[in-house]
Amino acid sequence: MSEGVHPRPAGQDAYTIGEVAACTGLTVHTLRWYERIGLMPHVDRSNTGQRRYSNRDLDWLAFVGKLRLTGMPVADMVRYAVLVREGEHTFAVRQELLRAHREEVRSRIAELQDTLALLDHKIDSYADARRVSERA
Amino acid sequence: MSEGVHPRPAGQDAYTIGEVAACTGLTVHTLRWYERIGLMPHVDRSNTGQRRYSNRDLDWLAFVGKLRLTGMPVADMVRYAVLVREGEHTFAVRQELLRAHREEVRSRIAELQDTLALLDHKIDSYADARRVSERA
DNA sequence: TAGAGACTTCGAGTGCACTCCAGCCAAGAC
DNA sequence: GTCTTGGCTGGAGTGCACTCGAAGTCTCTA
Repeated sequence: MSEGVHPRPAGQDAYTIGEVAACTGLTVHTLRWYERIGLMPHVDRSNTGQRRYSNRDLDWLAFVGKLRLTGMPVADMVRYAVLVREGEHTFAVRQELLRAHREEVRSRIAELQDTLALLDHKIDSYADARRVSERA
Repeated sequence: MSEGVHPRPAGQDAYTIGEVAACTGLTVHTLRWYERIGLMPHVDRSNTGQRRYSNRDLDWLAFVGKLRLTGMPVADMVRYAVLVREGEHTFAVRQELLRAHREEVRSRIAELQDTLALLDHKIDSYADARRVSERA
């Protein structure tokens, strides 16, 4: 977790699971788990059966990472992934899904900004109290 | 959760747990649990052993609620609560704790705003795609 | 020819933040 | 006086999102 996320290795569009883990910050367990639950579209395999992630796969993971950071439940992300797999006729639904999520993110930001004001106020009042007690 | 949070009932400074649940949006389970884990200072009891929350208790719960909304882990809130109980000589530590949390909230906001931009972009691109396909 | 790292299934464990249950008690309404 | 509502306790259970382990096989790089 304290791992910095490494840059995408200059690529032949065929990263191993270990490389992807290193550059996304996810564990190999999580990557395989994402695939199992349908959050990750089917990943190419080498002729020996090993996963080979493409740049598109990395883009998708980056997007999913953003959604996750903004608190979208995994189940919703899976729903979105399914829609993507179903093709272009789901554009409207997908757009709606993202729109709804955008509203949530917006109100979350507003909420955080509210609290920020409260924190500022509290921190100031501690500063005042300490100044008074030092002077005493 | 879809419950609106009710206003604080005009009070004799002695609310029952049910009233507090109604006006904070927390469940009675959660309120008792907060007390068990030391997140809630000791609450007064009636002569029959029932909890009687004061306005100060409600203020504290409101503050804790804000911290929770901003993602502070319960363990950290408990640490803060302990410091409060220890008295004024912990002002500096408390201030530091809030300061650190403020930084986290700030970077969280930045993160969310980043994603907001991405969402806007995605939503727009769906709108474009749909406009094109409708015209075709 | 090692050793690292990939693969599989699949079930169990973790950490957090609740959430609920069983079994009991007390007060007010009818 | 019993019924309902709401309170009490300690401990167990839930849901999410991972996270890990076992146990065995295969493959790539030095």
